[in-house]
Amino acid sequence: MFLGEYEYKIDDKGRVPVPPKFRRELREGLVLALGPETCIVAYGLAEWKKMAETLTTGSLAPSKLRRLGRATFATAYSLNLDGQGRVALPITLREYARIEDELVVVGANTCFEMWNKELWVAERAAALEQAWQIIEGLERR
Amino acid sequence: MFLGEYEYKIDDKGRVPVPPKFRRELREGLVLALGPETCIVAYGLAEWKKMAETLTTGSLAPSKLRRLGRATFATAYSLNLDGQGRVALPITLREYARIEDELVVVGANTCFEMWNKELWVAERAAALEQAWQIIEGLERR
DNA sequence: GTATTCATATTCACCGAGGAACATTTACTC
DNA sequence: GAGTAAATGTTCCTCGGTGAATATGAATAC
Repeated sequence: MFLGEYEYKIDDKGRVPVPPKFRRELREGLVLALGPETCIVAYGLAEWKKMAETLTTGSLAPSKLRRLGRATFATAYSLNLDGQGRVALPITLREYARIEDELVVVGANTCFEMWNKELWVAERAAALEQAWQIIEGLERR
Repeated sequence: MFLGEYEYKIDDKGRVPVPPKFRRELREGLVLALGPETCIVAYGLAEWKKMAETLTTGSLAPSKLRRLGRATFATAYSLNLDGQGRVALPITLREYARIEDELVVVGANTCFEMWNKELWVAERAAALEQAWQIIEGLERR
């Protein structure tokens, strides 16, 4: 269960600390993938395998399924934490998420995300805004 | 589990390095076959046997099955990694996939693919494009 | 039948990059 | 203020990619 926001710097070798509370769940390794927004998504190994399973057993046409698989698996990386609880971000993912030197690690329950700080601030505001609207909508019933 | 993209050169003997993280799963050997697109597909031996099993136990008419078998098995090659973790690409497969000197090795979860670099760049873009569309489709519900 | 050449396959050697460990400093807690 | 834990910085060394060299075998010529 990944919760909370954590701000970190990237060192010159491209390594990022993983929040200490997240580390236990990542003992077996983690998978970094392209996020649906401009961010990196990180899964614990077990969670990722579940994901992959559901994806490949979907009811898509084979050719579409192959392409979806390529988009998913070719852009993902299986990694491990180092002794200090850091993970090295592949350059391709960094560029995709526009992460330079500062980033925010964001819990998302079953996975967590890594954001460029400015982008995250905007996304966070938008997300909260939308959340309040949804709650209001529920209360109006 | 094969993930990620890796770029390599082919040496003058037609050998390609296999990504180190892939090698463990290929100890027993690997099978190279024609890809569904313009690429080479590589399976670990165990995975290939599973594939072949499902193919031959399908509910096709015997004559069609024979031809499918020919197409599949005649064009496939069972190979081993050399001491340095390289594999020698058969010329027929190289020509089929239009691989000259640069190529990209691409993880596809249960197997991996080898692409001509330019072709892969295009395919990658198309695959991502399609993936975003699928996700959008899901979100519109 | 022997020798030579070509082709293929296997092994060796170098250099650079990546990974793992070590070390330091900062922040927080008791 | 001391102790602990985490963030940050650095070094070292192994591993892997690339090019070259050596062996093995087949084919042809003499």
